[in-house]
Amino acid sequence: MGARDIIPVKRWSPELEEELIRKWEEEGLYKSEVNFREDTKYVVIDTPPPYPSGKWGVAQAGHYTQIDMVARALRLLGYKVLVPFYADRNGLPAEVAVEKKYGIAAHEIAKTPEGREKFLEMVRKVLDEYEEDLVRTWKRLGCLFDYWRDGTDSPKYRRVTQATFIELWNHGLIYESYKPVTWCPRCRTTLAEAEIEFKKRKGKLYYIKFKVKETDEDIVIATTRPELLNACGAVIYNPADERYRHLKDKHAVVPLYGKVVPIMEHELAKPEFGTGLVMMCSYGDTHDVWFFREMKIEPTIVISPDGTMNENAGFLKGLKISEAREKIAEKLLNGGLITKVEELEHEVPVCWRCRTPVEFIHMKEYFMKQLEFKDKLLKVADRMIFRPREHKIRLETWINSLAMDWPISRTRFYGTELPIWKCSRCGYVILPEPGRYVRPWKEPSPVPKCPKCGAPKEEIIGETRTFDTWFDSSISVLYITRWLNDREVALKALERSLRPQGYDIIRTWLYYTILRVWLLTGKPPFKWVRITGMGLDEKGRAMHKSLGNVIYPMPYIEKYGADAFRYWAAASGRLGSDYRWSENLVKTGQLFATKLINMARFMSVFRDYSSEFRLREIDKAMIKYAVRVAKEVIKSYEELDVFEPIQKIYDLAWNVFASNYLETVKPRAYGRDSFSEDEVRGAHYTLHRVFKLILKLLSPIMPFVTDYIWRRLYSPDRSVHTEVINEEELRYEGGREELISLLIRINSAVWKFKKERNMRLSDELPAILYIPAEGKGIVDDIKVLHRVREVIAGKPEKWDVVLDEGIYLRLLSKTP
RNA sequence: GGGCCCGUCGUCCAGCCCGGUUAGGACGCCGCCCUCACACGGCGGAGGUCGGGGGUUCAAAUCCCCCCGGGCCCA
Repeated sequence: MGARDIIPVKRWSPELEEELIRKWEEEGLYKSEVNFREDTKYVVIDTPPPYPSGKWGVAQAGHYTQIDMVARALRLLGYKVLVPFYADRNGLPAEVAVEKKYGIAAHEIAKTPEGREKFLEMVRKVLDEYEEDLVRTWKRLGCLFDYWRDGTDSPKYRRVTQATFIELWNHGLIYESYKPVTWCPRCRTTLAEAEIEFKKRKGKLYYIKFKVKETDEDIVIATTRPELLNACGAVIYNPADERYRHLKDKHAVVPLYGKVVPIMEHELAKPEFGTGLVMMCSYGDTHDVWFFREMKIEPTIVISPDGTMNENAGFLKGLKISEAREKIAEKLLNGGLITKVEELEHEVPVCWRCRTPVEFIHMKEYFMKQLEFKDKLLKVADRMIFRPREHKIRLETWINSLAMDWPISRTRFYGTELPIWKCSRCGYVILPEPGRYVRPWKEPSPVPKCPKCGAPKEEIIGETRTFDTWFDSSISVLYITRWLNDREVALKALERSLRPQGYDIIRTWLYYTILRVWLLTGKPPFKWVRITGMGLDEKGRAMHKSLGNVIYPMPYIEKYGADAFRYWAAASGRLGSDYRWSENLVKTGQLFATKLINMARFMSVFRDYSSEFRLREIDKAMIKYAVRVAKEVIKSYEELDVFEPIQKIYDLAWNVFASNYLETVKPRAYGRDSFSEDEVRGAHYTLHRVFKLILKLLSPIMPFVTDYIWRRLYSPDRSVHTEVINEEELRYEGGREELISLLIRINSAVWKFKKERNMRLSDELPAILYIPAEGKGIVDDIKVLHRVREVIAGKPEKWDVVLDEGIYLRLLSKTP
């Protein structure tokens, strides 16, 4: 049988992949094979539930592909692996998308339960469409994920969120409190610290004249927020600032409003900013919040939750914040109360979803305790293995910087509801039994009357708010380990769990998971945390829809194939660093696949390789070399890396095996020259043994081309993806792998010599080739390959040309 | 204001943690070769004072300090 029959193509093309996807589906490769109770060698991958808010760009596609590579690599090493795929369907983005698409406002339409139901249905539909597209993409990329229909918005998931809430509540770890929170006026919801970003914004710094009550002297205070004038609770200056010492214990009169506030010393005031005098308002920023609390000053709230000024702002009432700022500035200016206006650029805290500047207002929210656990959490982090190690510092920095407890309730709709009813008469909080998904906004109270004051059922009101989405996501690992069903088994599964994620959500997903799971179980949530960098465009910029530089994978998959795309995903950068999009690398991936196909075509000529054979030195060296590389690749795989492996496999397969070993043994494999029959078969054996090893090692990264070849060359009905690397193929006694490096050096030297003489590589070279003494075992192989008259191991007494260190040529004719 | 990361052939990416042979690879470029696995290939070549300066050392891309440039995070 000829090569043409077994491998009928000369190039790797994307169409060949589609058929394999169908095969894998038929053969059940997508089904998870892990049995938590019985299995002992398995890994649970806590895949990031993606938020279906549009198509995946190459960044996300690359990340999920890497997760698939890690999963496949672990399977190759003999682990059973659970890699669920389900979507994160809670939270704002889908709501915002629906609001925009239909021109509606959620908080209007959801005023009634019917309206809320209708709104939820619209959100669900949008999410379904997006999700379908994501599934199509990862399937086409060759990911073997176990697709779960029940996303984070399913009763199945939400009941876990609620049950864990109830448990934490019962342990006293959650409390309700009326206090200043960071608030997004656009989304009308409280935000946690993790949901705030800082963005540079241009603003104006107004220098405003105040009067000192006691002395009637004018003082000037610089502020970017004149609209908060009447919320001013104190004026401060730095204790070291001598300019203002005489003001100590006096009072300032707020212009326009006439309010009298104390003047104090405080190091929050920086002498170099503005005039060195600062007005503290409720609330301009976190410092203000902290200041009012510490100094026990009664705050004056001037901004309402909808982002307009309230009655405390006097004549500004009803205006939006920006309008109010302009209006009051104008009024101050007209009254001669502004001495100077400066332009400045400053960092403004904004909502991470919609980029609206956040405000600090008082809200009654549920909070989860976290500040008191900071030290403990740092220790929990130490019990997990970070890949790469450096990124752990981001988590530590974040934990150390936390300044407030976690507000977990949100005034939104598409999310898991807080499982709470409250007695409207006495305020007693009633929680249901855990285990069932409840919706208090439409369900009657779970108890017939208030256990505290006896108020009837009708007066027990269901909570309407939902959780912060991170409250849902942070128990994903408990969802996939089925913690609610069997705690004992789930606890064991946590010891075998892997979290793959980007460094951008360390402060959210990873941090909150550690907090929640540790509080619930007393254990770290993961054995390994695998942190990836960000996918960037070819210029090195992050890809954003708003920037218009998002690159979508499908056109490239159709052009070069999924294996080529996966090659890029593995080879584009070290684990943990940012990875750039590069069509070139994708192209290289396809070339590599094509190379493998052609190696397979060559190999397919020698199909009988298992019978009686004898290995020559060069064969043994090749096997030894390949086994060493294989061990290194396996070590990297065990460390959850795919970058090192792809580099090493590529080099082994192409530069060493194909370009040098294969070329060297080609004459022998074809049975030419004076090699014995069993030595011919020895070449066949070695070719296949090494090639099989290469295919297996590469199968996690390039699953299509490797399986295609595997089936055609070795086993038509059994995928390479059911194979495990076994001990025997990694064991090899004897064989000196240095011979391979020597061979490469000799080949290169002779080829170069022939090239310089304008000879064909296949031309006879009438000369004696001297090679270093350690190359004794490969003289015959080299003689046949380069068609020299003779090869001698050892330094000659006379020579004509030095080709390289220890490599000499004695020419036997003058011709060339 | 504090912290972290990065700056290496034209381009992109390794090497740096654990100093030591002519600093690797991919893409691109140049030259030769359609040799019976592969021209989406083979072989060869050009191309780098490793951002700049200083220090440690027998020896630094690699360790230390400063500066410049780019990015990220936190106040």
